[in-house]
Amino acid sequence: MAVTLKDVAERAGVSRSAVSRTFTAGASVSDKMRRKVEKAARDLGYSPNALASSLTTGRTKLIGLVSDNFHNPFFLEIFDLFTRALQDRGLRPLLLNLSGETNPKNAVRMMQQYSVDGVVVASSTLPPSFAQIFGQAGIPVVHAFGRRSSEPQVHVVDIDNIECGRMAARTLMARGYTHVAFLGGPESATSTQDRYTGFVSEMAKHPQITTSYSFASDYSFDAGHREMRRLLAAGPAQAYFGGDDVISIGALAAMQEHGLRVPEDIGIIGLNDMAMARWQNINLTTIHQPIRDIVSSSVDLMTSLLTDEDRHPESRIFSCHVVERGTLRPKHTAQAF
Amino acid sequence: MAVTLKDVAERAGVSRSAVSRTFTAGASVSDKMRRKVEKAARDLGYSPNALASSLTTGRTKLIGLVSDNFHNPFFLEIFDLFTRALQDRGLRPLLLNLSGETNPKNAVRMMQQYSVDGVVVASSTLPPSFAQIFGQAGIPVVHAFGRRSSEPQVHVVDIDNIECGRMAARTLMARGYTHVAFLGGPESATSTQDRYTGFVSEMAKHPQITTSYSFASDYSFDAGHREMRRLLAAGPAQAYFGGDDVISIGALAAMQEHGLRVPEDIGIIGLNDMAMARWQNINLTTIHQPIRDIVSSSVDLMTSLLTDEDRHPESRIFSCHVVERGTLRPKHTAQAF
DNA sequence: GCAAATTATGCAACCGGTTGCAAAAAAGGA
DNA sequence: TCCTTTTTTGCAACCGGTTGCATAATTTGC
Repeated sequence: MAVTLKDVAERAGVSRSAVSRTFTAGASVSDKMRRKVEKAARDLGYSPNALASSLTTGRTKLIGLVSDNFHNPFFLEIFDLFTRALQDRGLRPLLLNLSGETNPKNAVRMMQQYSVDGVVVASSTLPPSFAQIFGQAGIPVVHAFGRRSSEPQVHVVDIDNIECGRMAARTLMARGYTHVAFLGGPESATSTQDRYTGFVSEMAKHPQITTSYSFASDYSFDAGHREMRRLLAAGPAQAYFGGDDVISIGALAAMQEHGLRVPEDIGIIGLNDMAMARWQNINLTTIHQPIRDIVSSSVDLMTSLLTDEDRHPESRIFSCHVVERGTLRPKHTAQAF
Repeated sequence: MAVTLKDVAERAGVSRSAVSRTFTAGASVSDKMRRKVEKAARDLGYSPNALASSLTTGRTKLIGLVSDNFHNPFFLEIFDLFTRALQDRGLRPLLLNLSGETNPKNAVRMMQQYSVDGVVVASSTLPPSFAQIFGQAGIPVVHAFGRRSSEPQVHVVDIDNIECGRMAARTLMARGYTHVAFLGGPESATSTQDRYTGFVSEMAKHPQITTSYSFASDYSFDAGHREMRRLLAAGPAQAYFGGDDVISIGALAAMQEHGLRVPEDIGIIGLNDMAMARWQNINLTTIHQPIRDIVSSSVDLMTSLLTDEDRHPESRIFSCHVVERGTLRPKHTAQAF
């Protein structure tokens, strides 16, 4: 069925090594030889078996793409970018969906069995320890949307979540709100924790402003909706910092159902700036994450790791900015309250 | 670095074949031997190299998952289901994102280089010829969300798009609308064509009802929004059958911006029943696609193909049903018009 | 208890490539 | 032109497994 190197060698009347060499960049082959081999290969429709070659070269060009965020539309954008970035560099993404089980040992074994060259963990909810396990198993790993650390065990590419928390706090205050609140994602996620820390630290400077805190059970519409309903029943704040866009959209829906006008009666700012935030019927004011940069930087980092085995763990942190849309009242009306 | 079969063999003091055998199901090994080998393997942390074994067995357990729908949130649900279904059966999804280029030859070569056992094309927009090319290259292929054919070249799992078109038409008529319209997806997609065919065929039975047709440029919010704005300016119908949910949501946004109340002033029915259709601020009446069944059936079919090489091409068609939500006026108010 | 039948094990070849090494061919120098 | 240097080429071993076959060890039957 499949045509092999041997077939090409026979047809071209040369040795197998000669064929192998014409297909490996930088090998020593004369032009005459190369032409002969290429013709034979073309005639037979040969293309080298990447897996067989990996056996000797030790490189499969397979990259594990592992995530557990398969319910947040934001991550479709991320998967799109990752798969394309990897493909553009001649790497192939081997997808690992961790939604069901979360036994890291298992995940590592799967990746080992397929001798992936590296793993990119794309998740804001998997714990840092998860990425580390790959590293301990000797697999190069970069954790995109992971938490940076002063003692990094693993390469991390992320936004500055603490600064985002502060930025959200400052933004709400600049709008003149006097009772604001943090409506975070799951408390177990480092992204939630850091955004919380930043938000708290900024609000601490302004004791005259009432602040409250709560958390949605996960990064999803339903969790945001549910939590906001609870808050509305209990007596809501004037404006919220939502855990992420999808939580914020859930919260927004709850506000509207409750008969509140946004941004007149109540406001919210999200985080991510996913495509959907721009949709005219959502029009969410939010903090933009530069995912193109995060992804391309992650993949660049990964390619460096492939050549430069034990590089010192590095954190690449990108900054974010507020995107003004329609869910927070404008600055100049601040005095109206 | 990596511990190999040879290492285990040496530590256990047995031959390499013995080790190989204890790790291949159904091979002949005594209990004593198995225990000895398993201990050694455990001590060393050995796990067999799937790629090396594929060289002799001819099976990689790698399945190419190819799609070009990386901008429609509906497909995140599909990728989630596919990756899990494959994983559950011991298969690994090798993702191929065709959003950029669409050269089938290239796609085939990529899959061949990694000797995937099969390919599942998960796309409602790639042409049938695309899936066929894999088949011609000798790779088992199932096209999920592809078009069924009376002369199938390739295994297909899908819904009955023609019947869905009819169902939408019947649903709109049952609501008493007298001017209805089809707001399809991209005309080049077979899914659009079939839904159109069904819609037309049903409406043809009711010449007294005014019917019009148009198409969005792709399955996206923006395309739906843009097309609906155009229609609103030109004078809209009373109710629409949207190309899919995301197009419908775009159209819905345009309607609301135009100051129309849904479903009082204008109605729309989508297709897919993606998670978002249930969101309270969207609440889209739509036709439900049984994606869990489609996916698990696709994967089942694929696993059969792996053992039973040249099976006759088969089409598995699932039926859909209408999910009543808030974007179509209820049946009993039909007389009000 | 012994021969025959059955099951376990190891040897060696193979899967589809790559690569160090030595021999052959081509190029360069005088 | 002949010798030295450089480039090409093929041989053979190897990557990490699997598997047919022959032999060794067990089990079974009587």
